Amino acid sequence: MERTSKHFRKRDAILACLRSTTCHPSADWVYAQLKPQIPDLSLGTVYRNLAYFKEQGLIISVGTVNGVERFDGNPEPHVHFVCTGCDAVVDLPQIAVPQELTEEAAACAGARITGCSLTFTGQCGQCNSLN
Amino acid sequence: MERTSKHFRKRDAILACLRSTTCHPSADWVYAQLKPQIPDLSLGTVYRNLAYFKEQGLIISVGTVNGVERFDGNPEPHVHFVCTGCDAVVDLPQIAVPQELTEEAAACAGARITGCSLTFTGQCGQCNSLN
DNA sequence: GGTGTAAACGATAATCATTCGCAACAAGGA
DNA sequence: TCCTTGTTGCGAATGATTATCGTTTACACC
Repeated sequence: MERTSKHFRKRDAILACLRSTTCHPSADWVYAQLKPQIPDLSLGTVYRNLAYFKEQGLIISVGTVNGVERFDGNPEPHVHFVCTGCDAVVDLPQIAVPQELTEEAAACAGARITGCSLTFTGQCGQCNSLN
Repeated sequence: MERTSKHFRKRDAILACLRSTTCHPSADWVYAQLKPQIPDLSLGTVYRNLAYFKEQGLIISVGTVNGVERFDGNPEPHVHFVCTGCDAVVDLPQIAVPQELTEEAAACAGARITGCSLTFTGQCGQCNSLN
């Protein structure tokens, strides 16, 4: 089946939405974002497709912030900062987990390591100046 | 007030339970663990006290694994490994996040960084040999 | 001892993110 | 046309977590 067919429009829109933002959205955010353009979109479809994409390795989960799961359209492992004030999640592309740390971890845990997530938490500049 | 009083026995038991295990338990696990010794313990009390300890900085959250939050009685930031097969969470005390990475992150994010969590995921030795 | 206050608790109801069940529908092939 | 397969909307169900409320406890003061 062709990917541009009407049949896949919603699935494609959800992935495109994730890829076109840097805000590491929740399912609800994606739904709210797309609903105006796709009025008959259902929240269940968003959840369904996010789970599908995650399983396919097309997106990753950044973990849950305040009880809601946040996603990232960039499946490459990279470093995040989470603000405890405004729940913003931002990439820190300049920083990487050293390869030797991962190898050391695999050795210590006696495990096959397939993923790694480094997340810093704190107050972003804006929240920090508000308090 | 004395900490050994009957009034605080449950709160103390919950903290002691967290500190005496290396399994990074969920609220439910703590409840199931203590219930036989403290038959009139309520799950709400476990949740309440875990939130209280977290707020006090006595424990930390390791994040949610399969939809349930996992806790760690050791509040010092350290590295974890999470098995995607059996949901086990183990410490990797031999590994640490380099201090300069944290400083770099603070500079990149323009934020005040108060916490940091490095988590490796994969298959533990046991799950790996089973598949 | 009696009393007031504040904190902790048990039980249960409520909340809320997420998942499930099912019928409807589109697309492609026989 | 009929059949199969995959996607979807809707709404109900699930399950972890939180809030509520009445009760109990400890402690301080009288």
